[in-house]
Amino acid sequence: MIEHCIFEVNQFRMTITQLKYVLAVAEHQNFTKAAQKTFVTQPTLSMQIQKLEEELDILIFDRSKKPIELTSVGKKIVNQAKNIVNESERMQDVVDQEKGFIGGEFKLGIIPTVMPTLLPMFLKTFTNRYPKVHLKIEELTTDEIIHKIKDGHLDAAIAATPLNHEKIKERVLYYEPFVGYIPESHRLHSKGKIESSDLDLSDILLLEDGHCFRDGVINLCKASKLHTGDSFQLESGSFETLIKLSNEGLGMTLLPYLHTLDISEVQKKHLHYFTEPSPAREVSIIYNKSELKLQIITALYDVIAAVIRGAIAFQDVKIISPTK
Amino acid sequence: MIEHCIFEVNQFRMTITQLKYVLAVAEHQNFTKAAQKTFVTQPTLSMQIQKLEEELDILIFDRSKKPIELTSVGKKIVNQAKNIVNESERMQDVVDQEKGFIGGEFKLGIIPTVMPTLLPMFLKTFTNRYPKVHLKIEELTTDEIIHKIKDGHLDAAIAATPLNHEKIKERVLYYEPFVGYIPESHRLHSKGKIESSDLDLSDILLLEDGHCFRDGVINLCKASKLHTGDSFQLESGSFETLIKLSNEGLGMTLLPYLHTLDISEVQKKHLHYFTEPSPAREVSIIYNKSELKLQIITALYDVIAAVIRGAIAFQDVKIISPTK
DNA sequence: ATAAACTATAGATTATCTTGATAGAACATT
DNA sequence: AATGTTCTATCAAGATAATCTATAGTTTAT
Repeated sequence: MIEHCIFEVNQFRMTITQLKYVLAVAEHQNFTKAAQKTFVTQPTLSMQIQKLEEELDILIFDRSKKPIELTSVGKKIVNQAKNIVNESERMQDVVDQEKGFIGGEFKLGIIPTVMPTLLPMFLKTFTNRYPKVHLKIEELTTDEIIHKIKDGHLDAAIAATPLNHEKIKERVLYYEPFVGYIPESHRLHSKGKIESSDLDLSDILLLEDGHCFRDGVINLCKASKLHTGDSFQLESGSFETLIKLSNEGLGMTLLPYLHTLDISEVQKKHLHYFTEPSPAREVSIIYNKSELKLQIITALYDVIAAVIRGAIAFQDVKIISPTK
Repeated sequence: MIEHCIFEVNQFRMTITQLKYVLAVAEHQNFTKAAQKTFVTQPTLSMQIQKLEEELDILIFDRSKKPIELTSVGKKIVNQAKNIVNESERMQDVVDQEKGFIGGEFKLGIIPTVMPTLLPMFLKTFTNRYPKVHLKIEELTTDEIIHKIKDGHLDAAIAATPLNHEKIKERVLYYEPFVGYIPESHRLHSKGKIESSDLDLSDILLLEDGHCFRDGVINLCKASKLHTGDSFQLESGSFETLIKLSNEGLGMTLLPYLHTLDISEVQKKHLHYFTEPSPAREVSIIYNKSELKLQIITALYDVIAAVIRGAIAFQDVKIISPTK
């Protein structure tokens, strides 16, 4: 008997799993690596992605290119897939929120100039109060943080703001004033409080390139006076080193306020605060606008804001942009 | 050998299908009916929904209530499920848009006072230009339309606006003036153009309750003078009947402009336009803010706006609200 | 008390996903 | 041009999961 079947009905239906596979391949531009990351074998990815492509009747990947590339439709598919996967991840949030449950894995990025001072201040309190949250903390530069927040590899981060990034939300934690560290040999040594117009980039020791605190200092100097060329004398990766270099008479340096709480009594004598409004950096918790795991973000915000309230009590500050 | 397994890994993963099942049951408050609508058996729904509830570790439905009810978490789950399902439906849109393909099933609602005049004006043009769109047109009241657009049973609708509904977007198609139909026996018969202040609800024949055109007329009269009580003389479901009743000397009536193009030459002699700015209703294509199938909505808008441009050429109108 | 309406459960069946093995294509190196 | 390397596609078998039919168990209505 001959079977008549004019329109074959699409029996398959796109699944969230397929979309996750697509995102993994799109990210790694490589089926094999994506397979490892998603804990399945490469044939699984090949077949499921082919199935999805067949269902939508388009090609998502251009496999002729090496490494593999997204087709133009593919890019839009990936965007939409991100939306769907994001919304589906948020289902757990909805349930957690209703249960009052705050827990699960949470990936937090912190910039290097904040990490060593801020982390010890809130970590213990936070893990005590929210023992079910499994924090994974990573020290990252602002650029790395922005990328990782955008593609979901970080749930949130602590960085200097404003960043003016469309896809990223910012919630200000505190304003951290800049403090001058001026050795005895320096021209400003005898001055009490300093002003930004006193600064000259040519005798300020800076962090290495890549630190946004460095950019902040440069912006501060540029805003007040023309700097004398781009040839900085000495740069280092840590404030400890900067202080030592400074003590050697190689120039003054600027420290973020919280860092000044950690230095020795002898060194504290070299600190010179700015006249108000003191230049300061704005430090915020930032996260993807999709607001995944917002409960944990809010919990972090609350804990950090509380510990900071006791540590920083400056009245009037002038925010310095952290970007180049 | 004893196997140690402290944390059992969630092997199941929420699927879009499960979410669709949840939405169906939430809508029908009944597993059996929802099963029919989703073309599966009732045990399938029972099991899949149980599986999802187990995965999320909550109850979505309170099965002790008859008919079945959503739990408080359930309501939020349903909201989020709608987001996810909506986003997933839009994947096809993304592909269609890229292909330049305009087609598929499209459910359009039209209010009764627009349907008979507007539909013939654009339907042929539209189906010729977009033969792959399978239009399913339904005549519905404004209230029905609003509900069905909200829960996705309509892709778009044509209705009198503004509706001021948060979840509904409006794109104005045209402004349709009100036209007086005044029989010889009526006090305004000898007047040429009429004004809204001439109107008195007590001698105007109205459509039955439920038509927004009726509400528009009432608003128009209320705006200009106190009406003489709520006891309307005669009401009917169609303009044809109103015209006949009017000819019998039972009062004047108001017609939407497009309707006046269809009546006989004899009857046209009884038409009295308003002095400008003529009262008018705003007619729009309205759709869910999620903007599913936006290509087809835009196609409809373009076709209708084009045919209307040749039919209505009033300069100055005053929009009358279509709601009570 | 009994029927009607509805959901849950069980076992069988079917459909789908995943895997390991391997073939085949593209590229780089010699 | 031959060879090795790297990567994706294909295949068939096996593992999972979804769905179905039949039926049991509830609750509600009469």
